[in-house]
Amino acid sequence: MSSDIENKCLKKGVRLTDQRKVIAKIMSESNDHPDVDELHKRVNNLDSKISIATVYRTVKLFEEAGIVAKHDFKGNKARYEQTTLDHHDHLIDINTGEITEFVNEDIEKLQKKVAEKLGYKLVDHRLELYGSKIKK
Amino acid sequence: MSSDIENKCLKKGVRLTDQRKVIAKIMSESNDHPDVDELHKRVNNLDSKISIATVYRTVKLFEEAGIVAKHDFKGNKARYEQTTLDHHDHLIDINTGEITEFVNEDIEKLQKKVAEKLGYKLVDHRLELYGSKIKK
DNA sequence: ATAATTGCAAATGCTTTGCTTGTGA
DNA sequence: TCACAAGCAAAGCATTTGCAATTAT
Repeated sequence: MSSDIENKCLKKGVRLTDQRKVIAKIMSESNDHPDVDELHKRVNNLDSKISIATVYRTVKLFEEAGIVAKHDFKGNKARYEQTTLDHHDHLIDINTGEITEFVNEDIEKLQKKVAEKLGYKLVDHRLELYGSKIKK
Repeated sequence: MSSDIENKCLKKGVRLTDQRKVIAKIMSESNDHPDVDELHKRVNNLDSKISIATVYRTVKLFEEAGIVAKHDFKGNKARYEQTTLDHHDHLIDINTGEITEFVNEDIEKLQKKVAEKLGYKLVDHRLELYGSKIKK
C-alpha cells in the first residue's frame, strides 16, 4: 500500500528507496508535528537500520519538493508536517507544547495589505500564537 | 554619557561592568537588527578585548531583563534590537535581508480573538512577513 | 550500468559553559 | 571584601557532509 507522500514523490520524480518509503509512510500517518528525533524513532519501529542522517536528508528533500513543511517554533528544534491544501497557522500551548492549527482569512488579507502599503509583494509569512489554556 | 540601555540596567539592578556599558552603548545606537557577530564587531571597535562569549552572555542577560528583544527570523542566526514602548512586527525583504518594522492593531486584535476562540489566553506571538520590493 | 543514496563518523555553525583570574558595589 | 563577571578554550546540540559501500531505474 503506497502512502500519500509516496504518490507525491512519484509525481515529482523523487526516487523511491526503501528508506524513503518508510519515512513517507510515517509522515503520512502522523497528525502531529514531530521533530527529526521523533520521526527517527517512529521510523525505526518499522526499520531499525535507517539512520538519523537519512531522516535529515529525506525530510529536507521532501521539503524542497513541497511535500512537507518545516516549522521552527520558538526555542525548539525543527518540526515537520505533511503539506496540506489549505494554508494554516499554528497556536502553541506554552505549557504542554501541544499545537493547534487554525485558519483566519481576515488576518491573511491584512498581512497582504500591510506588505503592499510598505511597497512589498507578500511572498511568505510566519504567524505563530503562543498561549495557555483557559480552564473553565 | 550614559546610554539608554545603561539607564535601564541601573533601574533593573543589573550590574554595570565596562564591557556591558560598551555593549549597551552599541545597542542603544543601533537602529538595525544586528546578530551577535555583528554586535561583537561593533563592540570591538570601541574595545577590542571584549570576547564574543561576553557578548552572548550580555545579550542574553539584557533579553531576560526585557531590555532587548531577540528575533529568530527564517534561516538566520538570532538578531537583536532594543525593546521599544510600542509593539511591532517585522517585514523581511527576501532579496536584501532588509527589515522594516510595522504596527497593525487590527491584526493584533484578531490574533487575540483567534486564541480565545480556541480556548487559549494569548501570551505571546510571532508575526513575520517575507516579501520582495515592488518596483514602480 | 551507473548515477544516486545510504550509514557511519567526523565536521559544522551557533551558542553555552567550566574554570581561573579580574573587578564592581 | 567577595559574590559576580570576563576571557579563554572546550563542550553542546542540531544539522550537514565526505567517503566507501550499496541500490534503484
